[in-house]
Amino acid sequence: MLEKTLNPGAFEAHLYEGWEQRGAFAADPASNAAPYTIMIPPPNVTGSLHMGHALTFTIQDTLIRWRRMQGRDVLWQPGTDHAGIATQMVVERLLAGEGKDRRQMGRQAFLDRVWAWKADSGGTITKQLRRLGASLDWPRERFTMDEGLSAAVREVFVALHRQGLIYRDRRLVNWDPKLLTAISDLEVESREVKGSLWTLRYPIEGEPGRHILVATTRPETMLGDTAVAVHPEDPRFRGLVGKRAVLPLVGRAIPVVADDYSDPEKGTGAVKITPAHDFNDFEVGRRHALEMPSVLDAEARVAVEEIAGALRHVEGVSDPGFVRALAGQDRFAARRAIVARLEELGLVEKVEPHTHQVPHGDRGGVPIEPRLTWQWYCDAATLAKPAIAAVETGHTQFVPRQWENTFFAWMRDIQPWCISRQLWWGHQIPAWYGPDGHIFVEKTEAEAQAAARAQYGHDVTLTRDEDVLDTWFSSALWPFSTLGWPERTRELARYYPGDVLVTGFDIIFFWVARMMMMGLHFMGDVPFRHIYIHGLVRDEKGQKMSKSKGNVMDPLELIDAYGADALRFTICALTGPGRDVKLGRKRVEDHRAFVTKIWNAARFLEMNGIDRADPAWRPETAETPLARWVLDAANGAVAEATAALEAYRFDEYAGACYRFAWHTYCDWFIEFAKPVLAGPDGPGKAEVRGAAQHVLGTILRLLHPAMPYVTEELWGSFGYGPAGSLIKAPWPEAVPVHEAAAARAELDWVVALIGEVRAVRSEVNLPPSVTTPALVKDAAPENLARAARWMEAIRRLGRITAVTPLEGDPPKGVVQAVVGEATIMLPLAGVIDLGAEQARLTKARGVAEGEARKIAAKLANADFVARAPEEVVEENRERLAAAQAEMARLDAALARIAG
RNA sequence: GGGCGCUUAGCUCAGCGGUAGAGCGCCUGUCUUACACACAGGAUGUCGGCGGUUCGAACCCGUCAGCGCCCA
Repeated sequence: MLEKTLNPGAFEAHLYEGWEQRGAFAADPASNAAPYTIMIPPPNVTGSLHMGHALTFTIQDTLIRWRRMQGRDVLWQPGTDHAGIATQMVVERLLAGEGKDRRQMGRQAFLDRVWAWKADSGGTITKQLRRLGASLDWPRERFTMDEGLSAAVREVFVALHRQGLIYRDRRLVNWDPKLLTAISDLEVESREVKGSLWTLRYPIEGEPGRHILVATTRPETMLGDTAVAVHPEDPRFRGLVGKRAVLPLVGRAIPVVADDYSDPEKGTGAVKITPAHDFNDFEVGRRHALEMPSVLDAEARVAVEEIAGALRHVEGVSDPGFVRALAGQDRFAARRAIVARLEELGLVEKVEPHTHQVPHGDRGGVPIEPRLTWQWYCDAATLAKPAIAAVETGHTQFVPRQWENTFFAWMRDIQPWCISRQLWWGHQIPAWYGPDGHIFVEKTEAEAQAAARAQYGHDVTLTRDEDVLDTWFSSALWPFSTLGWPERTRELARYYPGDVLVTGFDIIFFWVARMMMMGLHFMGDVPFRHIYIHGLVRDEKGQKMSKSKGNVMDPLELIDAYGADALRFTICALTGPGRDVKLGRKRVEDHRAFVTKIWNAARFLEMNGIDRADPAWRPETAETPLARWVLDAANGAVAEATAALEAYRFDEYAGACYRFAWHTYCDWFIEFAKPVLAGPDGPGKAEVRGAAQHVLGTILRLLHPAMPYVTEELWGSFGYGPAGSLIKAPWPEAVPVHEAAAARAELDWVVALIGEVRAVRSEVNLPPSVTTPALVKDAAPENLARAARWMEAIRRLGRITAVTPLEGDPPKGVVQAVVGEATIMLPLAGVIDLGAEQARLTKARGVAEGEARKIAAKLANADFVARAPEEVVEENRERLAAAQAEMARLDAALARIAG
């Protein structure tokens, strides 16, 4: 017996373990079935499940379970990425707690410690995904630092280097002075900062008393200025171009150059140029062949080595001693000191409050510092071209389509990708340096040694590059490295390319772009056919969830409270195309009601002795209208649900299941079945029982992708198959239904009759305890026969004792309703308020009249009749006739009351 | 500043050329032999404003306004 109340906690864990132990999630490379592949975008190994994960993995699991039921050989590839910076930070924080430091430990000891941490705590999210019900092929779980995936990284690095697509270069990078590493553009986020705009006076060389005013938000960088730029067409500065200014404090003479970069509208129209500390200035510096001294070190402290030679004493302008004394000062302390000294020198024109965007490292949280360093770069622009083409030609399609614009915009303007990181945790770059600095890029040290021997003619000591690669470099290979590449495995041949990548739009640049580039370059084909982009999870007010706002919801807590099925179904129901998902506790609670409804429907069958599935029952043999009607409606639901999933319309999929299961199966089918089930045994009853269990089975199968647990639990307890077998049961398809249209006509009429009777009763405030006969006027013989056939249901659902044709004049005091051609009269003299009834009928007549008038006006328009398609005109004629007929019947009803 | 998206019932959102919809909420009634996480009924909309195209516009085009996101 099923429990009276649904308790998901009672079976979720047990069912999941059963599936996993029996290998229900496993791909089968030896199968003949068509493969269906989704590569999980590997979550960060330091991560724990949040609502964003719940969203993306619910969607993926829904697709995966659906396709698995369709008989596809499904591979859903699990794993995590090693998250270089994040993981290193986590472990360093642990070490700090123990009073240790990675530099004291040394690289190898530190790495051992990270691996130990990973073994201990790195599996958090994979355990949590099991609670969600995610049917990932766990034995195939991969980690980006696995030996196999690391081999793929080395292979790719060496190959791209040989092809000239990876190179070393000295350029400006986004440098994180807290984490002491380069980071990518994408790891930089702008934050609004309230600062100041200082206007400084730079004296013109040899022209005492003449100055050029430059505005800056970062006065500390002035130590590294090597020019002042003005717009070539700015008349204010025409005479100054070519002259030199004296750099305050330093004393260096710097040219005034003409460059479009300077915006005459902004600030003073003249801008100081610090090529080693600003991306725009760097470009200006390149155009004008300026020197590029760095004046800040790795930790963003003042460094004077590169300007020591330029320090010069200029009376009242420079102060070499002051500058030398700044060495080692933090950039913000230096800013204050420099401004103070410039003020003493009278070189500060003005200071204004100024709010501006300052780039911050998203991990370290401190302002990043553009810094001139040697790094490894990947020629992303070259790799991007085939990726752009693949989307242009539709080899890979974005769903919804609009996201391809975002992809194109970024890919067409892609910058060289800085792939080196000054970290220890990650794939160490396979590059070795000879004594003379010559670089040997090889997969192994032995090969590097061999190359060095060939180069020098004898063995030399090589030093390996200490840096590691950006985590996204290895993630980019995920769609094929997880399948064994560079080995030619049968998995690689079978599961690449994948069918769909499911991710959020914020990850288009990270995942999508990089996987596309690497997949096309090394596999010669796109890594996935579709890219399904979903929205972000927000709270019920539409706010982004964040710890600082305190509005985060824990999916595990929601699962504890409402069950995984309720959370998953909620997510599906709310996931419309290209929309963010606003999710609150209330939302999950509301959808839980549907899970409960399914449970209770099953209990109803069980309590009526329909407690075993009957797989031998054949829907095509159904003869009773009720069985045929519900089977036909189920066919409709199957078609809708399947089409919705094919179109990635999870909201429509959920809606189709919901409408059918609740409003058709529960509200009408079960209600109609009640009298039959309570009646004598016979073929009709047997057939209703057969249809009831058959369609419940269809509902369980339809809903399984969204709510795997309850459906599997019920599937097992009714014995539709062996315990835990729903996951692999075939996806439902339309069944043949004998004379479906006739069954629809029959039941639809009865539903309409009951609906009208209920509405009328309710509007005259007739309590359910009062039952009444119904007199029918002008009904077609066919419909009178229907009423007779369904009398028992009409009695129960409409509180009607008998339906009889009206003979002669209607009795006094009837309540009337119009159903099609017929008028239904409930004789209730003395029970109801005639005035209220008259008002009700008058209102109904008004509605019909308004409708008729609207349609008549349309048909009176000659242009409409002449130009609209014939079927539209015809439809309107029919509607007009129907509305007019209804008016006539309501007029008659009103006349009867008045008379 | 550039780009994208959004604006439909109190709320959350479907619909995207031919009868304005759903869920929740609200109001009324009901312990009707699965379910009060329920059942039955009901009310509620100048489909952001203005112009245009069309026989016909929530839907297409233009424009304005408000909101959100991304990039500079």
